[in-house]
Amino acid sequence: MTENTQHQNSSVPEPELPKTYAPAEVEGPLYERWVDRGYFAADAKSEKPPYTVVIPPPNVTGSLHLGHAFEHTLIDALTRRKRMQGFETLWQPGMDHAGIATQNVVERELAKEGKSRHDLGREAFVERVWQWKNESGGQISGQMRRLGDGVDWDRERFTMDEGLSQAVKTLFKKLYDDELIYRAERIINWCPRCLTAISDIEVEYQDDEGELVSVKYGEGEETLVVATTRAETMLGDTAVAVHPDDERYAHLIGKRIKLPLTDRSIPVVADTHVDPEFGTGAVKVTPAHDPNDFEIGQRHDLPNIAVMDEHAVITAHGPFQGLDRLEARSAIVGALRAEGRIVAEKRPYTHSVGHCSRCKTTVEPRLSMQWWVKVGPLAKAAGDAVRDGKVKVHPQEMEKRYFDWVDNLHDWCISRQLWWGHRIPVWYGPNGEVVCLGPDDEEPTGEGWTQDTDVLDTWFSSGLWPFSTLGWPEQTESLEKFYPNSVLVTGYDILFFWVARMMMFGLYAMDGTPPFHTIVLHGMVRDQFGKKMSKSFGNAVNPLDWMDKYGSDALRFTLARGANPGVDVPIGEDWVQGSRNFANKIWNATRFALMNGATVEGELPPAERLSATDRWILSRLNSVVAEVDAYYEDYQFAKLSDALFHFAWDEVFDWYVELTKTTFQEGGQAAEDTKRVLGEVLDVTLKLLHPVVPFVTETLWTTLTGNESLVIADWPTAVSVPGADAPGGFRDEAAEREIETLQQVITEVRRFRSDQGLQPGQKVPARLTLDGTALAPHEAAIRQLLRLQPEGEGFAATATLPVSGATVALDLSGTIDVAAERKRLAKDLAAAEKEITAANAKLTNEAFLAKAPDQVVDKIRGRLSKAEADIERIKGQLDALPAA
RNA sequence: GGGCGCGUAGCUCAGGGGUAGAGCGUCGCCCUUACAAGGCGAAUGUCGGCGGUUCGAAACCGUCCGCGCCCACCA
Repeated sequence: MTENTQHQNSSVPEPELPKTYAPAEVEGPLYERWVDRGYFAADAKSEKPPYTVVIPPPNVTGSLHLGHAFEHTLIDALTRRKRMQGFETLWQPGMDHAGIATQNVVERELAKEGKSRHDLGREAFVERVWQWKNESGGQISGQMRRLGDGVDWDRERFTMDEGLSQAVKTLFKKLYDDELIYRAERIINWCPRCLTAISDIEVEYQDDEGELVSVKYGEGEETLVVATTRAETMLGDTAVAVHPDDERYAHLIGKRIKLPLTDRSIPVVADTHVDPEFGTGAVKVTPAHDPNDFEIGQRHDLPNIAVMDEHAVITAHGPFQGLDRLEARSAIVGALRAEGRIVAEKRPYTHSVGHCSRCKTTVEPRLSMQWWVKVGPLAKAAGDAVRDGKVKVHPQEMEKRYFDWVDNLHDWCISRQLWWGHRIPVWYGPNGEVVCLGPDDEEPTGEGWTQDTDVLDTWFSSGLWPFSTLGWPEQTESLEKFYPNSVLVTGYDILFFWVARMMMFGLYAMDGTPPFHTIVLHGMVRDQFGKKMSKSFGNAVNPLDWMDKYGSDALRFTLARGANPGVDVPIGEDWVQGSRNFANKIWNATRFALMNGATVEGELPPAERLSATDRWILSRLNSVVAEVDAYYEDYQFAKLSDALFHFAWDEVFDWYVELTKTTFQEGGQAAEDTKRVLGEVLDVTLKLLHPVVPFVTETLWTTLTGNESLVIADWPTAVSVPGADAPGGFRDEAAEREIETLQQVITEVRRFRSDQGLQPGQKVPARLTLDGTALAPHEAAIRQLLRLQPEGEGFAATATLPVSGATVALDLSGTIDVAAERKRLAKDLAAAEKEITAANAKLTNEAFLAKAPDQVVDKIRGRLSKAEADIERIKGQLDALPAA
């Protein structure tokens, strides 16, 4: 039996809502209802303006983590609000086949069975990966449903499904025909574990401790010393390079010297790439195993001698054959030492070494034939679109990173020696023919024709995502209606991998129309101490765990509340619990309202009949509506969540609800009016909260209003009150000030009560002198909130608090701790006097008066008069205290 | 080597020329008929150091110290 049913069993008549909010029971069925009713389905034929967001497709490597939950919360909030605002909203779901990542995962699974992919063969292996994809994909969509993602499931796509594969072929062919795709032998980054080429950005550099050894090359008089950290590659050296102006070596340039451990001799070439200051000023050149050396080799027409195979094992003949690169390094240094060629001791040397971003293996530069995208024109357009303001980047600081990248881009190696992915649509014929096939072309069947065995970089298909998901290359209605995307929400970590590629492909394929208007880059989710979340560190959290425990709304609200633009988001379980408490607070406040007859029926009461309390809350409500809208337009999720949190909890659920209790007790027209106002305030507040916390608000709002669903309700605009029409909606600054004063009075007396050790519930006789003050109408509320009884026969004013012109006299029946109160009042008095001194110092400072803006001067004057009033009040309180 | 950013309450972070803020945590009192997943009250910071600009600096500038991230063909 749950806690809720226990509460329901109590004898007090309960409203239809249980006492405690139980998210787990509510959320699942609600979501399915939303989907069944088609709320999230986007209609390409709609007359409404479109609002489109594609999901950054999660990799089908496993399940979603908190980072996805974060991203989805932001996108869902944006799209839910736009849907409520009357846009034809498409949040397009889907997943990414994630070539190398997924292949690695499945290979690891196979390894557990003691098999490799080669045991299965290409076809069976790919079949196996599809199986994995189906399982993983199911998990992911289950998590998205649990989160409440308002996606159009009928449009779910996968980067390897039929349509998207056609899009990939189409784009490849177009690029090929435009000579923006070519095949070339170059030095690429090779992962000897994944056994594939990877692109530049798939290499992660980190500082590794290496050793710099100095080796004497040549014989007799014709020797020089080179410094290297990679002695094992010397077997493939085809030159030594020195700077052309380096006099030390001038006599050797053009000569050949003996390469140690081999029977080859190699030339000494002059190349400006060499830094004479570094090491000995002479560099060994291994064109087949180093990108710089390769370029030197090109300039000097040097041969390329590869000495390692795809596993980074030495293939050169001799004693080193079969050693891997590290074994070979020490073996070769040992051999060189034996020959007396190590002229300086090994010296520790920290240098930056590239690692495979997927498996962390040290990358081996390797000469090989690969497919490339010529990025020059594409990157130029991608940069210009942002420079011209056609695409906005949020936060704007990230633009610089974007420009730095697209402006300095090297050609993109797109071929991968993998099995899982889009196979390169190029066929080779028996007589050296090379044919690139378009999507509708027949595959050649003749003798000797074979398709390229490589697949495309997974980011190639991701780059098409904003339009391939809409049916491109077909000119579909959806493409017409929903391209370009309104906004792209994604992490700054894939700005280059994905965002820049979408920009390049989108502009290229869609005739210069960028794929989205705005790029919103969010941070990474971290743990509550700001540490990166990772499975190996043990601080990774499955979002489902917290959703089960606290509800999806709680998780979503916590994430949204942490979403400051572009910065990382720490999250801890305590914080989710806090958000759960907020959801429960919303629940109970609405429950209170329902028990007291709050309603949304009929017009709001006319302004002249409304109490100051009602006018205050409506005025505040309208400020918050405006504030939340402004924050949404600026993608300030943390700000809007915080504003809603404080408005809802502090102002509505706390002050306003407490104040309505007196009104409801008294009944009459005032109570009827307040029921309507309370209903209105809740109606709007629940709507404002809905995009971030959709479930609890849906449950409460449908109960409150009897309407079908918040998902399709209208987004609130400023509330108007009959008889007080104003352009920006109803505002009442006088009422706001009046209630502020009321709050100050109540807080002051509460503090006094607390200081005096009076228990919160203890009734105290009191005389209130409120005549002629703005607080006069609030006497009943003041008495109720402060537990003040009417004065009795023997009333003695033992403590008097003159606040804002009113007087509250409490009969503390001689129990007052006079010494403590004097002490506290003395402290307050000192503070007020200090304030007066400070303010006077300013107001007599001519430089200040001359230069400070009027607003500031007025503020200081206000502060001065408040301090003066405080002193009067405090003196009054001191005088009213009985003698010790 | 280049670029960007950050150091504010015990923790995580907002703020940003005019009296220091939030959430969580801490302390005290309370089951006050929506909510103890709650209410009320309280405490807590020379806003990293040092200079400068200014009537006024936590905020702007310089510099130093400490962190983080991104980029780069440092043999």
